[in-house]
Amino acid sequence: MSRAQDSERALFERLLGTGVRPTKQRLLVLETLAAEPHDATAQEIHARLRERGEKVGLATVYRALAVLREREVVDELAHRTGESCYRLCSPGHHHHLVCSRCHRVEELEGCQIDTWVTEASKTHGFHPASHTVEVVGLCAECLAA
Amino acid sequence: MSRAQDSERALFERLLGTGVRPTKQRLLVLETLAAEPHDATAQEIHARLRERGEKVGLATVYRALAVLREREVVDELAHRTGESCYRLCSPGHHHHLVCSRCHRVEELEGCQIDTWVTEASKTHGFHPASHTVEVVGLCAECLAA
DNA sequence: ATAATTGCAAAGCGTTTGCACCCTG
DNA sequence: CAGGGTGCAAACGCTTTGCAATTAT
Repeated sequence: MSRAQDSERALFERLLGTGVRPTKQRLLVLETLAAEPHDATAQEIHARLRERGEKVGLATVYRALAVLREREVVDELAHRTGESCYRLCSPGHHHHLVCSRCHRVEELEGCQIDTWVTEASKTHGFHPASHTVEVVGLCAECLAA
Repeated sequence: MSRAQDSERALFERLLGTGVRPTKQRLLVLETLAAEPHDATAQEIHARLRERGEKVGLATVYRALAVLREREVVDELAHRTGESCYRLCSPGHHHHLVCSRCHRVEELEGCQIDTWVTEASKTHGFHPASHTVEVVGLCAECLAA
């Protein structure tokens, strides 16, 4: 097992409960996600692994992502219709800037709209459980290009 | 052609450009959407029409919604993964409260987070083009039940 | 008339699942 | 050795498309 995989393994063990095994395939998925500057779909992750010569089944990638999502190790974003994108996220409530050109995703630290959400909901008798914000635009790099 | 369809037809003609025909099927889709308190998927709209005895093909519903979306007559929401929801929306920038239990969607008038979005983006050299907010929770009715 | 639109069924696509084999603990 | 995990292929659910028949202008 490589050094990179060891570091992912540490992340894995820290975040997952018992009964879930840190298998080679899951570590590879986690490793790929960690190396990804943008977000990635299950199929993209699978393709990256095949390019690297790793033989991991597509279904396994999907199953790995499902486990990681359940344990909140990765975020599932829905900005491409019809397919889900995954991203290794920092813990805690936060939102994203998504570049419409290169699909780079950047995290915004902190959420300043909780009060607005709470107030606005109140006027509708609505009880907010969670909210998502997605800012779409151009990242610094794509803006320059 | 019924009276209800006549009123939808007015909406249709006001909103659509030339070369697009206000056919019976498209009017029916628009009419269904207008009568829908919640948002609806293409399949749900199709089912409603069949229940009413209207013989409209599923593909036609999809095609009608595609046209309506292009002309910005309806909004496409992505809160159910794997399928799209459609809703007749008021014009202008606004956000939604989505009930996780009954899928009712309520519009919030006005958007109070533009300044936050602009500020937060600036610190990342990001150029925001648009943003979406989706507040998920329980509506007043479901909260009481 | 003629160009857009419909309906049906088939094809596409991303995702999930059944099941036999494999591996981790 | 027992129970989770994997791979493959088949199954799925939503959406799109090809094409001949139909309809609006």
